[in-house]
Amino acid sequence: MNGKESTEQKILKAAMVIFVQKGRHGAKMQEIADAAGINKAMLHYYFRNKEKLYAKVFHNVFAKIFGSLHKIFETDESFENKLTNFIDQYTRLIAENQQIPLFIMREISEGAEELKPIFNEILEEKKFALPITFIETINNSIQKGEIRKIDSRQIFITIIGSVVFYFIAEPILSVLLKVDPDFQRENFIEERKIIVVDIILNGIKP
Amino acid sequence: MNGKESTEQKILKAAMVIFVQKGRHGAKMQEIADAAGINKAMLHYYFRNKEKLYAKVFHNVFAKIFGSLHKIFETDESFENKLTNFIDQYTRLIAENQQIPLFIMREISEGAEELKPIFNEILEEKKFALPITFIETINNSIQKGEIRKIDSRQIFITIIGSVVFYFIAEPILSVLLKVDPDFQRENFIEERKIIVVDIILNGIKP
DNA sequence: GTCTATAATTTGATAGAC
DNA sequence: GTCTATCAAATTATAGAC
Repeated sequence: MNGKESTEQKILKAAMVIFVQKGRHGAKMQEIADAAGINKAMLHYYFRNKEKLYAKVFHNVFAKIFGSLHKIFETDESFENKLTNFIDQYTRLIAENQQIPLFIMREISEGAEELKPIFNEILEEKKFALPITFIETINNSIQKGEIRKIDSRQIFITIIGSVVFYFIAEPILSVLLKVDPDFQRENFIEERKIIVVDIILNGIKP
Repeated sequence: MNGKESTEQKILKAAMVIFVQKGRHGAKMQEIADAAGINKAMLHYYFRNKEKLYAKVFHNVFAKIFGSLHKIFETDESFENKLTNFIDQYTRLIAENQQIPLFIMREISEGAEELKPIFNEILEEKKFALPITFIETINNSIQKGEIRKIDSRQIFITIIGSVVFYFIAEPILSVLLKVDPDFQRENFIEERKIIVVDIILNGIKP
């Protein structure tokens, strides 16, 4: 966290912002260079071409959102506490990186063939402690009788969806539901955490 | 549904497929022309330029996914029946147009300035019977004591998210959760309908 | 209305001086 | 390592014949 940032770092940082916002094709090299405060030729000097820069960014973004949080499920807490902690922290993580989920889904569904190698490579790197430990936790709780016998994958999707969907759809939802982005947003999100835990726990308890 | 389709219709149909799949920038005019089985010059003849064609497509797509289904909430059924019907039919609608939710969210969040006029114009057209009637229904049920007193907007988001999220995230989820796209997918979605109704109803009942 | 050929523009990539 | 100037390729848009 030194005052001077290497050029490579500046590029990666700027590229992440632009790519996440505009997508692979919407992002322009010139715009990234401007955002990084350097010259367009530097992008090629450090990353050879747009594709390679994009791949690097995608990798970083992916790791950022999947590489953490599984530790919550590796404690001895009750399921209720684990879930409460997870939703609290995951909501925070997503709120701080609001555009990332949409970016990842968009790029994967759009990228089709060309992106699959990158995607699979990342999958190999065991970044996926999160879904695995989460689902194991659910299964354990089912066996202990803390949760009704429901397909744990479906519970997992419902929980993640309940947290993530709001942030993906916020541009529409805020208009539809008349949530003032500047004033009420933070309260709405805090309220949301509590309600999601509440609905899910009541929804799956025996 | 005549055998011969007007050229304009052929273009719009093809453009929708390509734009929804590849996004505004990923889609190329040549590709759209090929898909429509006509010449590239025709696109300009009918729609002047790419932006206007895109705007038309966006409008159509938006209407397709928001213009229906509110009638479910205008019946005298119990809340439980309404919700069951809604989730069943909305799941079907999304499954048949799987790429549309992601497309809409991506384009709105990406389009920023240029897209807002289109978006607002569509909003004016009262296509939004769905969220309004849905939320009113929830509020009524709360007053009747069929549902606990929870912010109806939060319930709305949770329900829509539970239905839509799976389809948005399917490319990732199917890998993570090892759902075979060809073999198990349909069963998984049918199972999902039942479980979502189950979790939500138990989650919000008094 | 529809096509082919071509212009105009955008944008990724490189050469070469410093 | 960094920059300016320039090239090459891709892509949108138009002209003009039929």
